[in-house]
Amino acid sequence: MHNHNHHNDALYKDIAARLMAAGQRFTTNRRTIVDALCGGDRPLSIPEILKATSLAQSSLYRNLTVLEAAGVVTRVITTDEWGRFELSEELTGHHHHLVCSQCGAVTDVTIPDDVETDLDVALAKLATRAGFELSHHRLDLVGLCSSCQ
Amino acid sequence: MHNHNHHNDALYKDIAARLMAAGQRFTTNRRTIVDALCGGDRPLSIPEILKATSLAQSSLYRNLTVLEAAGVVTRVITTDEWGRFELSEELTGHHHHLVCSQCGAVTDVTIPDDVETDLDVALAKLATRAGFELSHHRLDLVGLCSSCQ
DNA sequence: ATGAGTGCAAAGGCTTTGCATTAGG
DNA sequence: CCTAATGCAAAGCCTTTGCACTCAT
Repeated sequence: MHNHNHHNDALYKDIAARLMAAGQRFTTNRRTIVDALCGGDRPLSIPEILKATSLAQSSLYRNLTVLEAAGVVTRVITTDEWGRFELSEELTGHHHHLVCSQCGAVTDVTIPDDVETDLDVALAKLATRAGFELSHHRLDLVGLCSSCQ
Repeated sequence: MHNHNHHNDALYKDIAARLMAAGQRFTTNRRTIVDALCGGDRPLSIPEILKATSLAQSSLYRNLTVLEAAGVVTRVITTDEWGRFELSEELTGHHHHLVCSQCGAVTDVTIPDDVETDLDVALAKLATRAGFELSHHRLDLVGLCSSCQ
């Protein structure tokens, strides 16, 4: 899904632009976080990012807040109590998650375009009827991952 | 969605059965929590439940854990940091949520049966292909509620 | 009587904040 | 130079736990 190599200039430019638009710099630490999130095909928890990067806790928290506000990073919901983070869908493309209800592991997946389209149409109608200004949807598959079955 | 009156015997019986199956009693406090969650058509946060019930914090937390384990209550994820709780879908029926990305408010909605069915079929295929044992799905509409637009 | 449930207060753990220092423009 | 960013440590806040008491069986 978002398996870029570590010198993806297009991605970096996009991120830098988003940060600048938010009045923020693309600092070394922020680049480090982005690289860590690019590394796998799944969202990472804060302990995982800390282990992978050796950033100061406070810097990680502060930068995740900035990156989230700038639309670079998204917080992912699981079944356990751990917040997990991934690059925003605007950078990596729309996708969904397989969430293991036992171990909390999360994996990225995409669903067929036609289903996605039908869903979008239905949700748009629904939102309009409810007086809700729809921005996007979240669709997660909850169950047991192969290791937990 | 789950706007039962406060003496819905069928619901109480169902809940009592689920609790008994989990080796738990249907105590006064648990009934109080269930009543609070029945009250509205939206999930409630812990502060909201506390305000509505005047339970001891520790009792609320402990009982929510029990009720969740017994399949009576479900934890709902929003965009803000607040955990919210509602009666389980097995009691109230399958539904989805309108989540306001600004104020965090959550409202229940249902989508048309045919869309839901198509979605189920697609997700089942997807899960199988990924070696994932699908239990259920979560679909949330994220955007701005009428008050925040 | 006996184990579950309750409430208060203390402990725990993740997250945020204060402040002095460092780095980037 | 000057402001944003960083790192360490302290403070905060939600959640969990310990313990004695109460309730229901």
